[in-house]
This record gives sequence, structure tokens and C-alpha cells, in this order.
Amino acid sequence: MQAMMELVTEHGFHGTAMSMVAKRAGVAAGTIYHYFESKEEVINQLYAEVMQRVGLALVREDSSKGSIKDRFFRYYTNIYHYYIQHPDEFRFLEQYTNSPYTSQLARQENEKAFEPVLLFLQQGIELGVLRPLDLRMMMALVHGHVVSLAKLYMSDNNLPVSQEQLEQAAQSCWDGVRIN
Amino acid sequence: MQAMMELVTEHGFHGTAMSMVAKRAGVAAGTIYHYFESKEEVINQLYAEVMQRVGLALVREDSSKGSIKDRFFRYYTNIYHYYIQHPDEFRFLEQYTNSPYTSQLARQENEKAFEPVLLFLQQGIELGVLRPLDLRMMMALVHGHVVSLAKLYMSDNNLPVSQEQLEQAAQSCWDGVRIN
Amino acid sequence: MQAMMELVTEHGFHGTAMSMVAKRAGVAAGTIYHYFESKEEVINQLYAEVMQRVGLALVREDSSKGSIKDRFFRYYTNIYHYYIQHPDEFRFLEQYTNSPYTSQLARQENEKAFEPVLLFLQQGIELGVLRPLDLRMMMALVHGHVVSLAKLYMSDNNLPVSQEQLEQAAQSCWDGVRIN
Amino acid sequence: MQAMMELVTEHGFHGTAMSMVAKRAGVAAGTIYHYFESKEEVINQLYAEVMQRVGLALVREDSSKGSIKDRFFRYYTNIYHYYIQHPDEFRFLEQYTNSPYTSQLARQENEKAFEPVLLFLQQGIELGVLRPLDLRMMMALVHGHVVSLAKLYMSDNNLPVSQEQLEQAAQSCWDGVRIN
DNA sequence: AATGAATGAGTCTTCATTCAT
DNA sequence: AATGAATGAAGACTCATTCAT
Repeated sequence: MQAMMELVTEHGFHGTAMSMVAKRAGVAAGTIYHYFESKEEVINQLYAEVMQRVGLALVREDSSKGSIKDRFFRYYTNIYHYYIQHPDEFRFLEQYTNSPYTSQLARQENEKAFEPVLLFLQQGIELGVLRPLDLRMMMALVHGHVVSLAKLYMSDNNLPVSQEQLEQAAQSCWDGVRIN
Repeated sequence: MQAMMELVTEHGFHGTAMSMVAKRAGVAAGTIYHYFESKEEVINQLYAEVMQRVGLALVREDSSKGSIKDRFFRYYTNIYHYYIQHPDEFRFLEQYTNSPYTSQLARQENEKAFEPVLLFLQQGIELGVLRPLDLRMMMALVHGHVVSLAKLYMSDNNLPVSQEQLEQAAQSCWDGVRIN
Repeated sequence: MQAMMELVTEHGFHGTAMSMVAKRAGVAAGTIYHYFESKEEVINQLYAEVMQRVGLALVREDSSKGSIKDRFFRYYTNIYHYYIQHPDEFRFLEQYTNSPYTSQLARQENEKAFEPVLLFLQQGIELGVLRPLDLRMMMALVHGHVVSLAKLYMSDNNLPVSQEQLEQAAQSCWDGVRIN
Repeated sequence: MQAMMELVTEHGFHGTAMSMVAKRAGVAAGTIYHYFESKEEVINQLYAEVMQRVGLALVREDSSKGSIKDRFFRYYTNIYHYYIQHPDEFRFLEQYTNSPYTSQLARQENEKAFEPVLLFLQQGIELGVLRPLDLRMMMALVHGHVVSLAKLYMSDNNLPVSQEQLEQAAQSCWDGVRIN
């Protein structure tokens, strides 16, 4: 799966041949098929695994006792850092999400991984701190925000997003969902 | 190019065989190669053309006389509507942007199409209406915002993003970049 | 036919597309098919024409009154010069001769062009000047001799075959067929 | 490689499709590409192998102790017999040599295979038995001589070159390079 | 369990030839 | 007569998958 991930980020989904994966992983081509039904299964399992890791990173050092604002910033920076510290996973995720094949599974895993945030947002709304927007929409806008920032960081310009800029971005996102 | 676009949104980049494109377009396979050097060229030209249309749609009914806020909302809704009214183009663009091959051309065309917005944002900053963020970052965050919304609209749930929600989203985006 | 010849020497028989021929000749592809049935016919007519020119060059300044030896040297140098002064024709001929398709026509044209030499050799034998070898064999050996020399001249080394070497070669050939 | 050789002699270089080679060899088309990078590589390896065999056949029963004349006749007949006993290899070689693509490798392999003869000719010159001709030229003329004879033998007339004729031809060649 | 040779359908692309204009 | 767009069969090559060892 590691080999697959690396190669997918380099050559894309279809550009990655199973023989390449086998070679990079240091096994024979046939061996892969003892553990996976098909190429698709490798990718799907990889996706699920990555999403699980993302889900864990998301709630790191999160405490249900913090303020909504603090927790929001925590989530925002947590996921941003996970993405830029795991660029392979990030790119793989982007590939996967935009692939026309894979959307069903994708949505399920996504929901699982981001469920805590969904709950959190709802809580924020109920407390009158966050705007009463549709939960799915708020979720999408906030996550899209982080993703845009991470993409920017990884673009070849490699505009080195500074700590200051990260804070500005998080603030921008927060100002967009908080009340007043 | 129309056939290519439709098929790419259905089956993805590599999943679209030239023979399929030919059949959908109602011509022989070889015919395509009278007008395009290669599959890649079809896709690149298509991309450039779509970006041009997006660029035009972006500034529709825009007036340099309006307030920064009005113009911001105009841009936001203009591009949102173009995306949801041309879902094929939108999905194609997403495919293309996330492809590992094509990033160079992509960036150039992107810059051309979104240059007016870049200028607009700068103006907004100079007038003290928008936050003095890095221009590229602001651009990325704002565009990512619209894209997230459009994606949400097009997800199979097909959560029908209402007019009200569009306004909420635009407001959210605006609150994230305006001063105070 | 000129265009075809040039291209065949550059890219070989099958490497030469009719579209290339058309472009080089400055006409449309379809036009060629007003004057020739097929690609093959272009090539065959070209072959016949070249062989005719070779046949003419062969007997240039030949006089049935000269000695056998003089006439032999004349033939030898005539054809050598024609080949090296018309490298395109020479290479085309080599291509053609070694092609598996074309052997039947080839032999006929060859016979026509080289008939004078055949008669000459027979005469030389009857006069007791040339060895009583099988006529076809002698013909083949002598022509092969010149061809080898011409090929040598045209090899990339481009070993510049000097006038002296030409004379040595002709002498060598002559010594191989004359009596004693 | 055997299949390729047979088919190339029948249909020529470009006339031989990989699918034909696969069928003739009794394997699937893809299988060939486990062992060879490309069609070209099959052909190049085949060429190198054939040239190696030719090189071996050339020096068969050669003894550095024999007279120059004896050794010359030995080489001449050795290579002649190899050619007519391996008509596929011979025709393949002719195809290859006259191809516009392949000349670089060709020359190298040629030199390797015929190096012994080069040394031999030089020796003959130094001993005052052979004419002091340019070595490359002598080599080209002599080899061209044998090739002409072999081609004659294989032409459809299939003029059966007799033992006597072979001796005459060898003698003719010898008389052309020996002193006096 | 692991191998990797073999498969053959499928890919992009080329090209001789046709034919409406 | 000349054009050149259109054709579609055929070519080289790839690759997910299988299976005997």
C-alpha cells in the first residue's frame, strides 16, 4: 500500500501499473494478489487506511472542554499539519476523491473520519457560537478551506506558507462561520 | 472536445479511450488525429478553452464602479453559477487540475483566467476593505470556497444547495476576507 | 517520384508515408492517386525509370570498336560514377532490390538495363579474352563489385575513394575475369 | 528470434508484425515484451547473434599456418557455404544491412565478426602476396564478391551454382587481389 | 506463501486509400 | 485536375490478472 501510494502521487491512478507497485514494494507481481483481490482493492484499502489516520490526526490534543473557537483552530491546524507533513497521503486523497470510480466508498469513509467534526459543529451551532448553516455545507466549506491552503503549500511555487499565514487562514475560516 | 469532456467526466482521464471519443463524436478514430497531435493535445486544448469560458463568465456583469463587497459577491456567484450550470466543465477541470501530468499549463491558464480577480483583491486591500493577506493565498482560499460549494451541490446526495445557502456561503467567504 | 525517392532513401520503404510524399512533392495526397494506382505503383514506376537511366549511363561513350579491356573499364567506371553521383538513386535501388516484395519486376528491368553488358561479356569470352564463366554469374560478380565500391564510398566513414582506388578496384575486377 | 528471422526474410522488416512473430513463435504477443524491450531490440539482438555465428563459421578450419592463398580460399568458401546453408540468416542480414535505421550497430558488429579477415589481409599484404590496397576496400570487395555469389544462388531462378562455379568464383576473387 | 512468466484484450496512433467538393 | 478531410484496419506496445512451480 505504501508503494501504491507513492506511485499514485507520482504517476496518477491509471499511470501506476501493478508491476511498478510490485517492484517498488520488492515483491513479485503475483504476491500482491494473495493479499488483495485486485488493484482496485489495494487502492480502496489504502484509502480507508489513510482516512483513518487522518481521522486520528484530526482530534489530536482535542479536548471537549476547550472553547468552540479553540477547538475550531485546533481542528484546522491539526488537519493542515497532517496534510503538509504527509504530502503523499494528501495527494493520494485528492486523486482518489476526484476519481469518477470511487465516490461511494469515499463518502462513507469521509463521514466516519470527520464525524467528530460534524458533532462539534452542531454543538457550536447549538451554543450560538457558530452560524446555523447546513451541517454538510459548513463541513465542506471548512474542509475545502484547509485543503486549498495545503494545495497552495504544495504547489511548485512552493510558496512557503508561514506560521503567520496559517493563522491568518484559520482566522479567515473562523470568521466565516462564527456568529458576528 | 465536447465528446472528450463528457467522457472524461464519466470515466476519468485515462479511462477514456480515443476510440470512445471518436464514437461519441460520430467520427472515425483516425479523424481526430487530423486535428490534434495526440490525446494529450485534445485534453490540453479543451482545458484552455474551458478556462477561457470560465474567465469570461467570471467577470460577467462586473462593473469596476461597484463596491468591493458587491463585486466580491458578483464574482462568487458568477463562478458558482457557471460551475453548476456546466457540470461537465467543472468536473473536467477538477480532473485536470488534480492530474499529476498537467500542472504546468494548468497554472498558466489559471492565472490568465483569474487575473481580474487578483487585481480586484489587491484593490480591495489597498482600499482597506480586504485584509492584507498574501494575494495568492486569498485567491486560493476564495476559489477553493466556491469549488467546495459546487462540489457539494454535485455530490450524488445532490443536496440541493438553495439560493439561501448560496448567499450564506458567499457571506461566509466574504466575512473571512473582509476587515472586521 | 522524385519525392518518393528522396524519402525512401531517408526513411526506407515502409517508413515513407504517402502523406510525406505528397507534402514533399507539394501536392495533395489525393492527387497522387490520379496518376498512380497505389503506393506500390509509384515505387515500381520509379524503379523502372531509374533502371532506365542506369542503363543509359552504363553505355555512355561506349564504342563497340574499343578493346574488351577498355570497354570493361568504361562500363565499370561509368556505372560507378553514376552511382556515386546519384546517391539517392543508388540507395533506392539497393532498398528495392533487397525488398522481398519486388523481386519479379526487378529481375526483368535489370535484365533490360544490363543486356548490353551481357552481350559484351559473351563477346569477350568468344574472343578468348574473358574466362568462360557462366554469363549470369560473371555479370553478378562484376556488378556486385561496383556496388560494393559505391557502398563503401557512401558509408558514413565516407572513406573518400580516390581516383587511384577506383582504378585499383576496376583493375582488381578485371583481373578476376580476364584470362590469365 | 527464429520466428522473427523467418518472417523478416519472407515479408521484410516492416512487413513483419509483432503479432505474426508471436503466432509463429507460439506465444502470446505480450510475452515477447518480457524478453525484449521493443521490436527493434529483437531485431538488433538477432542481428548481433547472427553476425556472431557468421564470424565463427568464417574461421572454421582456418589455420594460421596455411598459405595465404589457401587461407583466402578457405575464408571464401567458408562464408559462402554458411550463407547458402543458412539462407534465412543471409537474407535477414541483407535486409538489415540495407535498412536506413540500423547502420550504426551494423558497422560495429560487422567489424567484430570480420576482424580476423582484416588481420589476414594485412598479413597477406605485408608478405607481398596481396596487393597493397586499402584494407577496408579490399575487405568490402571480397565480401561483396561472396555476397553476390550467394545472392545469385538464392535468386528464384535458383541457378544451382555448382562446385565448379564456386571454385571459379573464388579463383576470380583471388586473382583480383593477389599480386600478378 | 511467494514467484514471475505468460496471457490477450485493449491502448494510442499511423497510414494507404477514397471521395465529395 | 486537384484537394484534403475522412476512414478504419492494422501496428507496436501495455498491463491487470492468472497459475504452474
